[in-house]
Amino acid sequence: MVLKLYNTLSGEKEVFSPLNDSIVGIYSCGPTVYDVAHIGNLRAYVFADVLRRYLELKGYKVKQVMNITDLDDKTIRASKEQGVSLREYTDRYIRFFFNDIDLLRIRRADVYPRVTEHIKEMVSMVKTLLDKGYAYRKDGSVYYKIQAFRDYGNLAKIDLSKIKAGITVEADEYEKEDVRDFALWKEKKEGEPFWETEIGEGRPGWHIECSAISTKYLGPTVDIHTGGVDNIFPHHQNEIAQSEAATGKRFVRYWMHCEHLLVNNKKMSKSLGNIITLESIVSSGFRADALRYLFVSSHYRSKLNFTWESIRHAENTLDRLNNFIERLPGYESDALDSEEIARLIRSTQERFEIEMDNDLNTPGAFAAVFEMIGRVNTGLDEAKLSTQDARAVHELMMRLDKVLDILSPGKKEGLSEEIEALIEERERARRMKDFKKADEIRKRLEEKGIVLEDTRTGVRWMSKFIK
RNA sequence: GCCAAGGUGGCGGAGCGGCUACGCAAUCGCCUGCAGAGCGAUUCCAUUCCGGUUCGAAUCCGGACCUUGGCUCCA
Repeated sequence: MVLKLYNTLSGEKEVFSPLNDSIVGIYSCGPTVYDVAHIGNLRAYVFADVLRRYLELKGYKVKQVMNITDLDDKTIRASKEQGVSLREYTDRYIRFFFNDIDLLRIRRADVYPRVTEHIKEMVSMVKTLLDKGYAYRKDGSVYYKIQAFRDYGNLAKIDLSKIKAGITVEADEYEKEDVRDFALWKEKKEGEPFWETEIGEGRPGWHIECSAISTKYLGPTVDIHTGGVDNIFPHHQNEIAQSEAATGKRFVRYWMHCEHLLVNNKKMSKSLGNIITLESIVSSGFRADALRYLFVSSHYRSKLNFTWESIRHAENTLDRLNNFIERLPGYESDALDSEEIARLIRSTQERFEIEMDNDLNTPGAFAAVFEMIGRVNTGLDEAKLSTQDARAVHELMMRLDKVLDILSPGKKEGLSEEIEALIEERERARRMKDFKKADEIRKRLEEKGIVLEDTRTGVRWMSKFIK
């Protein structure tokens, strides 16, 4: 089966084949650590995570790099306002960032290079651009001359002649030859951090960081570059201009962009005051995995409208999924292995892959999973599955969850003897039809955080905190 | 204004020329000592509108209307 991915550059789904058979390079635009991430930022990271996990399921080895922007106007301004060093300030938000992605079960990238630790690489690229005539100096700053790069605008599909100076582009405090040119290097300013380098004293512009870091860790050509749609212009467009001018090679083979997350049908923005963070969701009593489920269950190229109702629904669905996998391991039956179940497992797995191969169509993949769940549940209710069938279904769910990572199977170990004894006692009481006593024990267990469920094949328990 | 994506049932959200997507919610029923979970049924022709192509269109073509976003160092 062939994986097809939508490439922003061509505007089409393309068959994915990596540059190098043994390893796929992914560069993901990471956070600017001037504030906590909002859930729109996080959506883009979950998307990159699912992409990476799916490539791994397909048997690829992946090397993923995510930059951390710890040097820009906003981090500088904010750290100054708080009277702490830039390092101290950004360290704090980097910790928040890792906390968020851990809660969302986003697997760690292989490296998280910080901008402040890669000034040398950026300077070297700026120098190359100067030498090759793609950049010019103006006072102490260096600008990229976009007229010199023939394909400028190809990614964003922007026609430069339509951008009029002074109307759509704000006049900058820096002097440029052409208002559309962008800064590669900014001259040292009073009170701002700066580096002494061979191209002068100052700090790098925003766009050069990704070009330089990507090249350093993944070489001149990377297979996949991910980010949010807002990065398309100008950021990614500028990256292409910088990298391709500097190396003379194609920079990115597949550009993948995650769509916006809307809140009540509006883009999140500080001015609208509708910023939602993971912290606010968790403190409202929702589980972080519900947000992951919400993201994963919608397609990354569709706008996703976040509402509090949608997160509640996501949590309900997640409960259903968890209930399903919970009932499988303890299931036992004398029934013979069913050929029908074996077929169902094969077709579900196949359909999952067909959907995912189609530009990561996660909603379609979920449909396949839910259809299987419905049928297996019926079989379990009627005890038509063999013990082995149930194990096999469980195995499949776990395998698919390596990509989705939304399930929370309850911990099977860790039941104290006291609790086991209580469960046992209640079972005895039930058999004796002493329901008053049984209910009493059930209530006591619930106070201890253990929820019981009586099923056809015996009692089942789960932790209240997981549920 | 220019560019891009999109308009599908109560809500979310697939489908890329023919077959009930799927999920959530609601109602009823089955099961159950109870609860929970699960199962089944139902929620009238769900596909923005108008033309066209076709034996057949949510799906292709043309047009209209609407939404969201980009064109400002926002994922």
